[in-house]
Amino acid sequence: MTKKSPSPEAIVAWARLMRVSRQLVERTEDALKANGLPPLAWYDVLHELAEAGEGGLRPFELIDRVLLAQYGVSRLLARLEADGLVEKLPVSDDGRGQTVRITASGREMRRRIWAIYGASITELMGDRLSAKELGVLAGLLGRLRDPPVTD
Amino acid sequence: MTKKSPSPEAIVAWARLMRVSRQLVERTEDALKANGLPPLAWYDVLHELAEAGEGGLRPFELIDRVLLAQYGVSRLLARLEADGLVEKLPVSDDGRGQTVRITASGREMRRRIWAIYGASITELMGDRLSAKELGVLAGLLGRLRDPPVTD
DNA sequence: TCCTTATCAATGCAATTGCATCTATATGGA
DNA sequence: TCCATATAGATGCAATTGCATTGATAAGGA
Repeated sequence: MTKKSPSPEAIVAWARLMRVSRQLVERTEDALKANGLPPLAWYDVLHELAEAGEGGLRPFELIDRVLLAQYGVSRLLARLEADGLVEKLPVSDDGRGQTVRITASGREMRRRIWAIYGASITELMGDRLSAKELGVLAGLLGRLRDPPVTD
Repeated sequence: MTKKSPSPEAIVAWARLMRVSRQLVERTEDALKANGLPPLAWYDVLHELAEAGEGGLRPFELIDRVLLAQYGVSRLLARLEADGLVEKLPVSDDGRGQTVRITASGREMRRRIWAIYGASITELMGDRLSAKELGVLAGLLGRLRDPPVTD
């Protein structure tokens, strides 16, 4: 039960991770705003729905994919629908649910966001580390993924 | 002006960074909440003020250190003050500003948060990577810091 | 000195988020 | 079939955040 206090190396790595990730997000969000585009979360959802294809996705399937709370997904989808970027279809075998599908304008919006988002990734990551370094970074980050639930 | 689209390696590293950092923050915030403690941002400010010592800090000095907007700092300090964790002192040579200093309860709160926060860092980072790997990670992340302003 | 501009910090208002709860349908057992 | 429980999704309300602006003092030049 008693947790060891973190090593200096862990603290430094943690601090860098917190700071850098926030800076990168902020920079990217600023770039999107500057181009009159919606936040990154919109891209995440549109991306998942585009990948999912014509079958679409159920809202609950988006929760883990975009790391949003249930009500967050519910309201984000409402905004996307209001903007005509997605459409909700009743699903035959479950009267509680619906299927969400990306529309043509949704795909178009996704492309427009990617033009800026992709450029941001290039500028902030791709141009700063070599392919090999990016691989090492991704590998190390992968080891931190999906922390198992501690009960 | 035309930005190259990102390499697959950059995209993977970016995606991992975005996802992992959010998961780690979420996990840590959850642990704090579960222990009836305030959010990480409170710790950040209390930590900076503790480091600053008796002289305290001006609010504008906190802006870059904790990566918060000016109004974010203003309101967070108001909450901290309301909880008696910091105190605001007029500053003699600048009638516009104030100096913010951590109080005894502020230091105590910082300790209580660290007990949980530190344990979280150990569990989520320290226990998952070796000291050498943590060093490599910190080094790579350091290369992504403080992206120069593109004008 | 006077005036213009810059800086520090706070705040009104709208949008978003978090929390708890609610409605509706589904599922599984008695 | 009926009921208790579980799951899908939405929403009321409070707290927080973002944006734009304001009030107040400072700084610097004419």
